[in-house]
Amino acid sequence: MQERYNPAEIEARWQEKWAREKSFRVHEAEGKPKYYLLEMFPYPSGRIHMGHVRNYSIGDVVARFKRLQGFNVLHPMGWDAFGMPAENAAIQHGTHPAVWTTENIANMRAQLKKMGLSYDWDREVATCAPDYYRWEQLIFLRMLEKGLAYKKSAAVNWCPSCETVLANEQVEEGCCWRCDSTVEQKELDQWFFRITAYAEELLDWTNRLPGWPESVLTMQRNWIGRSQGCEIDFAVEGDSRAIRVFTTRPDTLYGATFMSLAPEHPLAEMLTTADRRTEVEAFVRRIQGIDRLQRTSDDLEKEGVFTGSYCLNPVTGRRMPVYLANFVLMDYGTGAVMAVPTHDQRDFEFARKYGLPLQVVIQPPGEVLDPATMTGAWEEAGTMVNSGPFDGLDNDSGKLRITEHLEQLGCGRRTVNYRLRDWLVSRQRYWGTPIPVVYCAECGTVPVPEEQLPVVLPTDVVFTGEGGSPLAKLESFVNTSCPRCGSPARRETDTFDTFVESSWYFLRYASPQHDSGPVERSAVDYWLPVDQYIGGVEHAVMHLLYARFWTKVMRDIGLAGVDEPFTNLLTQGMVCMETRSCPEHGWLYPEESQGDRCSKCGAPAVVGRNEKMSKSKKNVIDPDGLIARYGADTARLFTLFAAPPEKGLEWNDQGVEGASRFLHRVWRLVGDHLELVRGAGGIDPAGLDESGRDLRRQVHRTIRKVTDDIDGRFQFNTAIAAVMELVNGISAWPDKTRHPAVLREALETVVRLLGPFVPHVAEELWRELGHEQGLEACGWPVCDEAALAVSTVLIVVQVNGKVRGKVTVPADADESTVREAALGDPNVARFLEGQTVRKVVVVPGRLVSVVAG
RNA sequence: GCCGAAGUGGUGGAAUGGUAGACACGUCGGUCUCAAAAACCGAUGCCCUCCGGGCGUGCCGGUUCGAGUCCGGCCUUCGGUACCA
Repeated sequence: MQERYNPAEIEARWQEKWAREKSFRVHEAEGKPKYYLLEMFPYPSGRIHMGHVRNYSIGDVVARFKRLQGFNVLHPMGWDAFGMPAENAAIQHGTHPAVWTTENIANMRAQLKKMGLSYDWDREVATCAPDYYRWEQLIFLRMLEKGLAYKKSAAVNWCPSCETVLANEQVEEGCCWRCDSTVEQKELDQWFFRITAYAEELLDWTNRLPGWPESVLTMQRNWIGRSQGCEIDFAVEGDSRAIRVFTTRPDTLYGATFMSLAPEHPLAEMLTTADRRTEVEAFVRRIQGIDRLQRTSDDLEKEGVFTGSYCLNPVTGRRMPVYLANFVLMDYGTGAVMAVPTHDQRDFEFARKYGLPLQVVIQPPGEVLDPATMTGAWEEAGTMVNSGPFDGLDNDSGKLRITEHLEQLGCGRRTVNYRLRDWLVSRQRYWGTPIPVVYCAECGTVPVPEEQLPVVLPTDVVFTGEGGSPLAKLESFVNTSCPRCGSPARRETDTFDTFVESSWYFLRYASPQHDSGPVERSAVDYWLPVDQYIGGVEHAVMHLLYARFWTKVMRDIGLAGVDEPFTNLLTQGMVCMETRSCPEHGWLYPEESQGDRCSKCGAPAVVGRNEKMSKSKKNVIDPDGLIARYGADTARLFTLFAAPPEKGLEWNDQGVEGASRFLHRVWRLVGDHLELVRGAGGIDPAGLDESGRDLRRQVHRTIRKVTDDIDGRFQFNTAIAAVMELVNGISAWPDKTRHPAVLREALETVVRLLGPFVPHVAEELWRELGHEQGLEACGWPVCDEAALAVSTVLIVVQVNGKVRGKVTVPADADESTVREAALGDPNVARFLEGQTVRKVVVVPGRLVSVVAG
């Protein structure tokens, strides 16, 4: 055995062995329970970052642990390979996206292999490969048949920088999720997936995913935004048309005194009278000129314009002036709102501004609202007034009663409204899955027939960076013939949102080479659902909602038998580091600010707060450099030890040193005792003295602790801490030569418990300890309950809630013995002097609490 | 505003309602060395009259023999979301 721990040599050797022997390859196996462990696959940007290191280290611990526990573990890896950066690289550096992506994948695969992750590399998929996306095109055709995919013209989010449209989920605070440009609105003809058809089911299942973090479920529930209410039709005065509104407050109908429409509402123009036209048009133009971010900001003043028309309140007959209002959104509800200024704050402000009438219809308990003196709307519960036959009802029952009344009148009905919009999947980009349809002058929109799939993304395109998809300019791709009538036709040149590929890759992993369909049903039935999914919380709504939807679609077209894709979800925290900047040279990389000074000018570096590692702020650590310097095991150990997985991880160079030091210590501890331990026989528990039993007890306590911490709790930091304690305990144990068998068990346990965390060094030490077969052959260590037995226990004694003494008693001492021992402790007795003992609580094996006074 | 999570030493973080601060980092002291690094040993919440005692888990109350943990009310930070009718 080498005297010094040399990670580079050890790691290369084991990685080579794992690759050569395909150690982590799996098949559907009878007789062994399956476990599907998945980490979110990366975008092949070129290099892995610390977020990947953390994500995949966490996953690998679980994979290796479950394997040791006897599960048949599916642990795959692949590439989310379509996307914009590839296209940008082509524009900027002239490298073709396919070449760029392939090279990046090769680089990153090599990096991941250097981390010693236990993937079944035979299942690797890249979503840009035709034999992946062809099945996506097929599923799209099925969705088209079922009406789950459709094309419509709509106002959509347009990112001017990415030159493509975005789904609602992909707009964050009015900006593009990817590049942060301000998103504009454009009216375009686009493809959508009917995710709203699954809104109710997606929502319903959020209550049946106990293995998901509550925060993620809440975010999804809010995003779906179900709201129960009622649609009401308001007849337009002197017109056959009606304005339909959605409201959750039908109980306030008698108080509706005017109507507000979105400026984009289809009826807006028709309802504008000649004398109002100039003003209305100016208003609409002005509002549409404001970008979405400002328009939906809270402090935008409520503004509107009168159209000149009136509609009629169906229950009061009141003439309600129809306004256009800047705060009414066309894409929620029906784009029209019945305004009840007394019971809705926005309507209140609007009414005050334009001098519109107020009518109180809900009285709060013990108070009388007066429209003349109200300073705000009353939006809470109360008793109905001025509401004809409904007076005196509590407003909650009023909701139902008025809805029923409207249903009888034929001008209203119960409805459920969702905030969730259909998923806009068209992208005006090249590097994505071609949408397999053809436009024919005769036949209209024609799906590409199944047998003609895949529609292969052509490679001979020209990247100018000057707007528009390069695909649309490629005549050889665009010009085709209609599959139905044979006449000349044009291909769809939009490609899919790349979230489509990531919505089903976990299903493809079950049978990645299957070539007669998207998935092999028997393989999906065996492996799915994913038992544990691990990834960043930033995907809480987008990816995780799309993946749930797509899984249900695949179920409904017979490709999968599960309702939900992911049984358990772990969302890991971000990797953070403090930023450093120079007043002169801006953000500094860690190596540019050594000694707390800017390496360029020597000015003191300004230390900023801890933030998510990002290239733009240069607060990044390069995993390659870390691995080259310390080895993969140290990198893994530090990221697992520094914080529990779901919390943010604060980077700390000295912490890395500490992790490395620990591995060196373990190496030495084993190496120093190899001779002693190699000749050791089995343990005879009965023949051990107290010291031997003590170490064995610690060994088996550690087994129990580490097992509990990994299994389900994912408390890797405390699991590692427990092993560190054991290592400290072994180092300090004075009887190594007297009990070599106990020492052997202790050292072997350390190595076995470390296996999932630092697999290379663990396997190496295991071999040094004389084992021909790897760690997996003997499984996960089992806690020997008998070894945990203690003869005496330390009892804490409290007097009036404060610790006043500690006594040691036999483990099997009865309550009165413990009580007497506690009261007999000199220091305890001191505090009881002159006091009456009123109560004594004895917690067996733990403490005695004395109440005196 | 609403929803969610979290506030514990110099730092990262531990604690089924039962000795608060495990483990690690850092710092200080020591051993070894010509010296340094590495390694090892010891100390390390604050305070005092220091075999002992007082105070300490964001703030204020409560439940309990006993609260970092449970309950009520605040404050702060982070994340999500928002004219959603």
